[in-house]
Amino acid sequence: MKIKQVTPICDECEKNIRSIFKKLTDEEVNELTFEKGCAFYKRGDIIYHEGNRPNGSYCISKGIVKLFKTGVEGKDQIIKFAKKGDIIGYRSVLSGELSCTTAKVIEDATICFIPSSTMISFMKNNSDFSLELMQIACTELGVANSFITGIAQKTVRERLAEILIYLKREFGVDDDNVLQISLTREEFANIVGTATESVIRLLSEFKDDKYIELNGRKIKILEEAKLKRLGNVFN
Amino acid sequence: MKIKQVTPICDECEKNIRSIFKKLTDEEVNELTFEKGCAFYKRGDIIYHEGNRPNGSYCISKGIVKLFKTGVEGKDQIIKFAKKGDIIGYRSVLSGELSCTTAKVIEDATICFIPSSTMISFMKNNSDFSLELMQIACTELGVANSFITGIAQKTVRERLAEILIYLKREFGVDDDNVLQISLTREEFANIVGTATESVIRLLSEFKDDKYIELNGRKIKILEEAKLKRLGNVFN
DNA sequence: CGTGTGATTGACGCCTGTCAACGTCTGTGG
DNA sequence: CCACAGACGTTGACAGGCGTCAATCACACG
Repeated sequence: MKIKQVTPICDECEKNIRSIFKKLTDEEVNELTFEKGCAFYKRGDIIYHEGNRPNGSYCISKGIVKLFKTGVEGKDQIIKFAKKGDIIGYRSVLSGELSCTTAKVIEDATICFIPSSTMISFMKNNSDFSLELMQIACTELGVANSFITGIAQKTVRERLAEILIYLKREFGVDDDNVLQISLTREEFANIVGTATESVIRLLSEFKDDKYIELNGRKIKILEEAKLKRLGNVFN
Repeated sequence: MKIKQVTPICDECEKNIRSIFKKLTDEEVNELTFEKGCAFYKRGDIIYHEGNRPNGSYCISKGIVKLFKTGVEGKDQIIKFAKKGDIIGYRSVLSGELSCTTAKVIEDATICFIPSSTMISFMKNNSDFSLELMQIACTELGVANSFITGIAQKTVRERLAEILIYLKREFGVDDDNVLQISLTREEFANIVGTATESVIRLLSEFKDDKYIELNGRKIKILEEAKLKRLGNVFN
């Protein structure tokens, strides 16, 4: 599963504006470089599994990962996507609980592993880092709250439109306005919380309405403004 | 709205096992006592409002508060309840964002106000406090993730059963097995994400099935085990 | 006693989940 | 090179859960 390739240097990651490690001292970065592990994952690989006790967090250097919970009927609910610069798995490390989600690669990834002890040591000794991580957690909490409200109040159609906008914003589009991220219909269903068939039908409707163009998993955004209105997205 | 009564002493609050301030030094507790404000609120009072910039957090000494977001149609979605020992409003203070929820009193409350600067100062200077708050945020994040999954996958009936179990666990029942917390039908609807009428009908069904007894807002739990099974609650 | 808020009930219909059948594509093994 | 399995996508039929609208009742409060 894991393939050996070039290990990224924390120093370089540090330059990445989105990385949380920008608050570490040089000495701490060295410590991190020494302590961390690094691995290469392919689509479908699992980084950690819901219900297991974590022994560290992961920092994504490249690729895309989905975090999901498995419900009672075995149906997955995607909670969030993580990409370059994001850190995942810190929640259970810091709350002292079991992992509440499974992390699965959906686009080949390079991911560094940071042991819990290192993470906690940084938090204890570097208040800037601590505040930074706190900010990340709190922002994530705000996103989760919006997610709850949306899923509770909007129709499936509205949520699907919203997700298309979200994916464009988060992962971008190519020259031809096609979403960069490629998801199966089932994955779409697992984000908006509906059945695969409903996603297929609604995407078809969006296509008929000329909001999007479909070509397999490639989705081209034609009418972003109309999708925003439909999904009640205001910015 | 705010009524003067006896101001609680932080020293005493500190003894409360659930308070996050247990990690503060004596000196810091004194500082907190000096810096904090305290006020008494009645049912319906608003502590802070969604979309405003917060200038501090609140620690609940007594009473119950609901945190909710207002959706596009003006429909509220209750995100969580806070009670004695809980701290609210820290999210936006630490993420540097606007408040993402409104906090409204549903049971007369005594609440202390902690300025942002005090909060952040504690976080910078006391890593135990910092870790403690981090843990709270991370636990809350886990709860939010479960909430998302439940609301996305379970039926309204299942969610309503689940909420009854949750309310019993969180706020307890009196000698007669009646839920201590008293909510309107609309508030129930705003938790499970449905229409008020649906809540009324389903509660009636639960009553017909002898799972509960209804007497206005008093809800008596008769068959906790069956409600758990119905709501897919496993512990 | 009028007013307002909350609770209840009924009618109605659409959105959406489920089931089933079928098409498409890819990779694998013979 | 072909057959086959398996994953994914698509479409149709169908029912029922649940939202919406409207009317009525119960109760508290000024």
